[in-house]
Amino acid sequence: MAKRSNGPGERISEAEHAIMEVLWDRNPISAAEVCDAICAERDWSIPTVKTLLSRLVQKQAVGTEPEGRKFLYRPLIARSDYVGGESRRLVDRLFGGRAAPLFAQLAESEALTDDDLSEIEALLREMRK
Amino acid sequence: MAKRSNGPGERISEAEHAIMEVLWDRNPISAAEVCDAICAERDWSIPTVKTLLSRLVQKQAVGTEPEGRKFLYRPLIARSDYVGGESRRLVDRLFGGRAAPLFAQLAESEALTDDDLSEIEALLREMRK
DNA sequence: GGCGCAGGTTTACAATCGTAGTCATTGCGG
DNA sequence: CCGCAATGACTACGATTGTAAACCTGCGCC
Repeated sequence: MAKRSNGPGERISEAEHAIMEVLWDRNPISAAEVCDAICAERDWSIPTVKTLLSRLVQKQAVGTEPEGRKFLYRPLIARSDYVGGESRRLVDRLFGGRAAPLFAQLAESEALTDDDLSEIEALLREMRK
Repeated sequence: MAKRSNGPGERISEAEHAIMEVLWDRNPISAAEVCDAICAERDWSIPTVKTLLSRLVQKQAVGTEPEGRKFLYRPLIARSDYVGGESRRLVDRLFGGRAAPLFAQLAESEALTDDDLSEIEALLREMRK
């Protein structure tokens, strides 16, 4: 194995993920617009954005549609899928697939605000019903 | 910036993490013993393990103590610290630092077993008290 | 007492990643 | 109608990662 090339399967890197966030937020948009959205924040130049976009297109995480003679980009994978996958990966890798220890960990490291607690309680009630 | 060399600060990679898990499980142990523990599972050879161990030593994630004329390795960072850091990174990157959405995500992707739910409920009660 | 073996150190090397420059094209403003 | 600016494609290049071989050294065995 080692190389899954199944559909939208290649892993998305950190920098690429930043691009994805922009696209999830607003799409379809042009490379220039993507840059407008993050170049300042991440201190990137347009070429960098273009490279990342191409790589995402290769990985089939992003699709293009011609608009005039330029491209508009749009995500091909849903944010919830990505986020779900990454979360699961973490839980699998660090907590043997069990979510409770993750929760305990976050609790212990004080990464849980009161708001979080309330929301989670609410969710729990929802699910338990 | 770009290169934090603060204390035990360099990022630990996936493969390196596998080594760490072995060390957290049992330490101090020799390179050979580490290999005994994972070489089969990950299909690695001794040289690979040695390389990863050296890198971890460089990164100050693992310490050595001479035993006879060989080394015994032991982790220098606590598993809970690593796990906490990684969890937080994920929560920051994907959920804007809020844990509740992570929880919701796991719930939605059915990554939560009934046991998880019960445990989390228990934890919640604990914390709320 | 020389040799192989265990074990650490160095070197290797391809793939991915972060970051960006160069090149080619083409439509637009003048 | 022509050069320029925008834009996508290609190239670059150092760092990290995964994976491992080559090498060196000293200890124990024959």
